[in-house]
Amino acid sequence: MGEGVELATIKDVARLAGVAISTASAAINRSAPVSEDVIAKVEAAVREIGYVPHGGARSLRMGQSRLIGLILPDITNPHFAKVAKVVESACLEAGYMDAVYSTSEDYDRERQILEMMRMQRVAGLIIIPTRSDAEHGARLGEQIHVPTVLLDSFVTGLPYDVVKLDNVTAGRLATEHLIGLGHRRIAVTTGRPNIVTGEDRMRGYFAAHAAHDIPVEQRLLIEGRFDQAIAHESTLRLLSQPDPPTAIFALSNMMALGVLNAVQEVGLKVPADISVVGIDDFDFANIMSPPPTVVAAPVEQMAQRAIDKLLAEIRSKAAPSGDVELFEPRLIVRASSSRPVR
Amino acid sequence: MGEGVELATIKDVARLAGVAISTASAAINRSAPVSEDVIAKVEAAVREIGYVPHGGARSLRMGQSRLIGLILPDITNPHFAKVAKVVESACLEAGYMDAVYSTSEDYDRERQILEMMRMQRVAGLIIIPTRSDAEHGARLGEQIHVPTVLLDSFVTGLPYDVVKLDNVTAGRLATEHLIGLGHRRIAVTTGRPNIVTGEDRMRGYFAAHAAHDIPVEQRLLIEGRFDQAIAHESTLRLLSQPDPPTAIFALSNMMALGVLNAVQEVGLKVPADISVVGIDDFDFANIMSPPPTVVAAPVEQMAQRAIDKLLAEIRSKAAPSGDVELFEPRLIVRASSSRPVR
DNA sequence: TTGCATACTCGAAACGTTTCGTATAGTGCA
DNA sequence: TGCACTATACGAAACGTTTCGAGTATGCAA
Repeated sequence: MGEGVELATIKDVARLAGVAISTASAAINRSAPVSEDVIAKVEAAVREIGYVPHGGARSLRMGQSRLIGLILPDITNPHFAKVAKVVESACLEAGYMDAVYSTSEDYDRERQILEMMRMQRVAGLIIIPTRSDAEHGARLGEQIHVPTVLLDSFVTGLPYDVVKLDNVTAGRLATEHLIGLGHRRIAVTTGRPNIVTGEDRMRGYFAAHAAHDIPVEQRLLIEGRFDQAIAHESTLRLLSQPDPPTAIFALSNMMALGVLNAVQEVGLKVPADISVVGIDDFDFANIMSPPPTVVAAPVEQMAQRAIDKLLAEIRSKAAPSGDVELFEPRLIVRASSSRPVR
Repeated sequence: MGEGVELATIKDVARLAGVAISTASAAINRSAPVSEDVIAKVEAAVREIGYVPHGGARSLRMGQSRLIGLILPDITNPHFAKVAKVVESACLEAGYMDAVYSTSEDYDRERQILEMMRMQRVAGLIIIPTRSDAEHGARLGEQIHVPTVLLDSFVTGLPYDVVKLDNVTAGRLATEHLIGLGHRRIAVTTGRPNIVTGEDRMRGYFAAHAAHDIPVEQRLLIEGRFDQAIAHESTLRLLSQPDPPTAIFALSNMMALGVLNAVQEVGLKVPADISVVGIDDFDFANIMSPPPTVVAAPVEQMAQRAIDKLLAEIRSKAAPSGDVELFEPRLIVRASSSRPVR
């Protein structure tokens, strides 16, 4: 319980068990043939003195640590928190630890995080990128020297495996649902430039319009940046102008919250006055007012797939295949969308 | 960008700068007097080959790593996600990394996490405990050998500093608010046994009743365990019985969600039919139906205080003072509470 | 009895740092 | 000029592992 107590080393284990250090190591790791009774003695010694291997020494000798880095935009976004939880469980199960970091879309911070990951000699990385362009990819690639999987988005020029939602379909599903209800003026809160997740969802939005011969009005494409506050603000601005939309499609969960807030603030009723559809479900959807119609993504499954791929790549020491694995979104119709009044 | 590329070592830096390894180390860490031009040469070399120190080697030599462990019940609970974010920022600023782990109240898992923390020779620990009793404290204490701060709760028999909410006051505030509105039959979703956070909030609940000479009915103390699903279920059960309460006090944010769900499921209107008050605010409170009355805790400030204390303790190498620092809760009245109809 | 494979076990080196005692060059003073 | 001192640079040891070549019994076949 005291501070700074020196922990037992494998040397202590070896001495207590009456064997050589190398034998103790072999017994503990089952990395070489060791007789049954030596194993027993070593294990007894380990328990008796509470030996825990020194991760640093191990990583020094072996060239990599049993640490996996998870870099995401913001841990307080429930979507990413779920990812963190899944990754953590999988890591623990596989005998790894994970270090989770939020970039907050700050590139300096991202650099700093990557540097610490390198300092810890992490065995692998899962990255949910905040930009998809080649320039950023090049910067990223320079700093990464370990197996990596990209989650939720991809980055041009990076050879890593990708696990993500079929975002075009997600955008199309949401938009077609609204069109199907009779909406013709559908606003959308856009993502951030240079991030393909938003661009793909927009592609779906455009495709749905095209398929139904509905022209897209430029003024209805409002700024969102995947940010609740920004979506909130641009929604307010949009609604204060003449000829407002009959529906708003929020490209992400946080933006949906911003939109719903704004709509309610100006006194409009959802869905009576205006319909709202988001991407990504909420755990607390049924106590929202109103429960929102969303296009849901199988977050946990995607995260599980990402960590599985990463662990496999680490273990096989194989080069990444560069595969892009797409997961299918699913439309969940609730009370925030209905036929337009006008 | 390739896999398994050998990273540059301080030896490479030294060679390139034309100095001894020890000099390079001193220059990089400013740990001994080094002439200006040597520093310049070393720094140039560091940049040129992109040298990043080997954390493992460092921790081996120095006896501890620049890693801080954060152990909490569940990262997908927004309350804890906020803690994680604050701790992460503070760590990064101080040149540390942090490793976040969710115990899910699983003691085996907790043990496993603690063991990994030990393996990594973390410099310090912030723990949000899932039990407060002495037995658990003893188990915990045995496994902890580094500076530690307890957040949100405390554990009997552990000498560490504690940062937490004034939970008795929180419980009292919520209850008195309801009593002040005229409620006399106030149900409460209890916490878990052996966890003092819940017990303290209950103490506040009892104190408020006593202060107003209102008897507490045993049947209104329903099981909650800080769990959304359990609170949901016991609320359903409670509401199916005769003479239901006119208000429900949920001892935590997750339980409030469970209660609200249940109440809505049986077709009751909040607050017309029944009032609901929770502890801990929601970011999306104003799009909930109805916006809930809550007793809010200054989560971020508390987390900041905890990590500040921990870093100070690590740096000073002082023994923990064992101080308990209390933060004051604040009642936020919204639409989920009103005068009772009966 | 000898030789040889088998099954373990051992000792030493190496991983990349930091630290500490020692060496060297430069400086001021007598 | 010589001496003591300061400022800086160096070399080697140590931290706790894993790995690998070498060593030692044991059992079995010849």
